[in-house]
Amino acid sequence: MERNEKFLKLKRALFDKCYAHLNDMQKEAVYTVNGPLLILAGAGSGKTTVLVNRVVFLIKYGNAYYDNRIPEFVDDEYIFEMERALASPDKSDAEQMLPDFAANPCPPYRVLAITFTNKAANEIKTRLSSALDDPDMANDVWAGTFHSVCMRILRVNCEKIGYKKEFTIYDADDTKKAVSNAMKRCYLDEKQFPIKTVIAEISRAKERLISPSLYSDEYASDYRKSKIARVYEEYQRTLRESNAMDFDDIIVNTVELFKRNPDILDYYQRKFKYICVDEYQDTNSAQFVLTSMLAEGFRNIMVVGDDDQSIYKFRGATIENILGFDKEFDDSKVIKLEQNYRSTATILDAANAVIANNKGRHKKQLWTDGDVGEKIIVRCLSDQNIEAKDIVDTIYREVANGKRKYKDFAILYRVNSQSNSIERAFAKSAIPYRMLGGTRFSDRKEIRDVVAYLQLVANHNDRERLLRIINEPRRKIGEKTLDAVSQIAAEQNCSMFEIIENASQYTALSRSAGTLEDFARLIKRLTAVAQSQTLPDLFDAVLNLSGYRAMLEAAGEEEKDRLDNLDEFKSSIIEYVSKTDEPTLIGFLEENALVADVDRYDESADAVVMMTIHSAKGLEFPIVVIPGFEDGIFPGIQNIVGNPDDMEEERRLAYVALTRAKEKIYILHTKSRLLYGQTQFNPVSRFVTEIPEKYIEKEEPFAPWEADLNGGSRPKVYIQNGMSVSASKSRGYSSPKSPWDSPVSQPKITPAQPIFNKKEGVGAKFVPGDRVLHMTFGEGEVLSVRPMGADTLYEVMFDKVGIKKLMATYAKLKKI
DNA sequence: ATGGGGCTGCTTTTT
DNA sequence: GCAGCCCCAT
Repeated sequence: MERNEKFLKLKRALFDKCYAHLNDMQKEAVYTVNGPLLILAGAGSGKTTVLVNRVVFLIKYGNAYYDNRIPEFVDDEYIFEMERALASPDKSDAEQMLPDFAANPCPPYRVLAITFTNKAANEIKTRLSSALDDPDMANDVWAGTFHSVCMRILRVNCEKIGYKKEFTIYDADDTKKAVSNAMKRCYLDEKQFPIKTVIAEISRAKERLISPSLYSDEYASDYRKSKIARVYEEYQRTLRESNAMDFDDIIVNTVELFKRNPDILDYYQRKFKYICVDEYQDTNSAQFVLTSMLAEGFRNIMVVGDDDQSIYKFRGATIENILGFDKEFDDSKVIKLEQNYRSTATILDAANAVIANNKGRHKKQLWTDGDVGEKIIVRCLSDQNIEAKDIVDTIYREVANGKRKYKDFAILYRVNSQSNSIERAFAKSAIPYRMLGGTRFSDRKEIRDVVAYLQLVANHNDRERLLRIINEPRRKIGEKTLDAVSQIAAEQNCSMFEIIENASQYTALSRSAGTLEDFARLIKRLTAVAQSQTLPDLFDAVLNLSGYRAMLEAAGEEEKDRLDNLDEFKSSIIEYVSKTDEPTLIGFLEENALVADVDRYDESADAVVMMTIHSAKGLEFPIVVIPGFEDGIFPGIQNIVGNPDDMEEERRLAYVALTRAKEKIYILHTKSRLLYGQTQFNPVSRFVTEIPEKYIEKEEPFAPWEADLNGGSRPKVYIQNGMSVSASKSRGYSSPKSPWDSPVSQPKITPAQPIFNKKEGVGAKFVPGDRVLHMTFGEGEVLSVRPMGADTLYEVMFDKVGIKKLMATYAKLKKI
């Protein structure tokens, strides 16, 4: 007996020794593998580290730490061995013993780790493969976003719920078009029923797993909602007809699949012995139901999250999931991670003070044993342009004196439109910068068009994609013809494509039967190509046989950029083919739909980064600059007049912003601000006043031109106080365009400019004359380098294909 | 059928 | 301030 107890004690001591790089709470989280576990992980508390370590732990050792069984091999000699390993200064002596203690280690393919973003999923995958010695093992773990995990299940099982295997995915834009069409068919006026509201309402219903018929029943007595119910029903019907799903459907249909097929659910319940869910505060109820269903088998579910960082209520996330987890799983264990490894004590204390004003939260207090650090700088500037110049100048000074690199800085703002003035200021300076959240590469028309062709080739029933490209390039297939086709398709209860294929059989289509059938033949021909040739070949076939390339070439110089973009898109296809084991059209389309461009951003580039606070969640930067920290902007006006819950969400957003910073924060606000064509006069944000004075240093702006521009004669034009501005009200009699009403005349020479005289973007990797290699174009010579917006535009003379213009972010050029 | 000019609207957004 | 979209003129 004595020996057994000694063994267990020593075993745990050995684990503790090997996991000494984790704090006690983190270790606890890693060791606790069985049963429901809620980890409340404050910002910067090593959440991902815990998650990865825990997955590795259960793959290597299973329930080793808490298992009380005594292995047969334990004898006095073994105990002696353990004691020696424990005392040894060499940690690897202890590490070598750990595998002996493994208790039901879990095969990697039985672990499911769900995240919200591809970025997070990729990070987990990379860290797993370096932590597990065998890279194959890491690949076997089911690590992915909710959507990618569900897609993996649906691709195998979708026929059970009436979808064909090649179903396609509708993104936000396709959804908008499809809903808009559904509204037309229901005779709903988009003026009375703004499409945004309708889409949000439908999405909200789906997130709560409310089907069109349930929705219709529930709101039968509500005039507006019963109208929306009709649209919802019609939209859902078209999706079915199109053999397509929108993003919400991917989750909803997986739940539906499980509900209707207990055997399939049972299979996955048995398969996934361990389930981990990251960012649990962002889950909606459909996702909650999904994970709960899967976890019912083994009940080994771990969720990690931070209720204080829940900032997605507006898109259906329900904070109740995390607040109520310990009630849903009554035997759950709760672990709080409050030690912060990211920020200075000053930053943490400030953030704690702000978030403490919220009522509905699990109490947490971040702390660090690190430095106090610098105070938070608060500056008041006169307007948004001066504010932007102040940012430029601040960054320039810190970089010039050698202390900082450009990439140490992040500009985090509340609304995207704040980026305009800042981007202008950066563009005039020589500071390299990247902006997240602009127009995405894959949102460009030509890319969407060619993707629509590919989607239609993969799935002939895809109505939205068919409508998008049937007359692109022009084929003289007009709206009336398509209405007729749609009509017949509805009557015959089949897809539009099937009607088009056999157009000559329908008298209503007699006039355009020829062109319609030509189009069907084109798609069928491309389908044959898809079956017999490679994806890049298919891509070329689409552009050539459809006449799309000819159309762009005919337009000449004007559409040159589009052709370049398409070439660029081809290289992303080639990249997909080369990195994927079994590349398929469906696989490519799926990746294209579920993986955003943002994931391709090159993080190593030395450039200042600009983004909204929302997109900064999960990231960290040495220095964070928060412009527009004003009542009216942040918190936004809607949330000041709105209900108190919205204010709490806004405060959480402030908390997220502050806790992104490792070392230093600049808070900026202005006396007047031109936004959405309106001048506002906002007081400093209430969140700033919630930060105790002792953490703040009010500082005069660096900008030496401030006095000149502001001090003198510029008259102030009051429109309304920012607090009560209502953008729509003052329209119509907008003030005349007086010279002083337009943005402060941009001085041609800023103090910054003589200092950095730029021509070639400082962040640029190449200079004219460099030889570069491109995936599709081959070798070439860089002719010019031009900073363009958030990116750099290269003009390259390729040996084989001549001059091309390429964006740095997408072009993946290599120097040779 | 198509393109240009005016009108409107406008948090936050990943998948 | 600006983009996206609707409507009207060609």
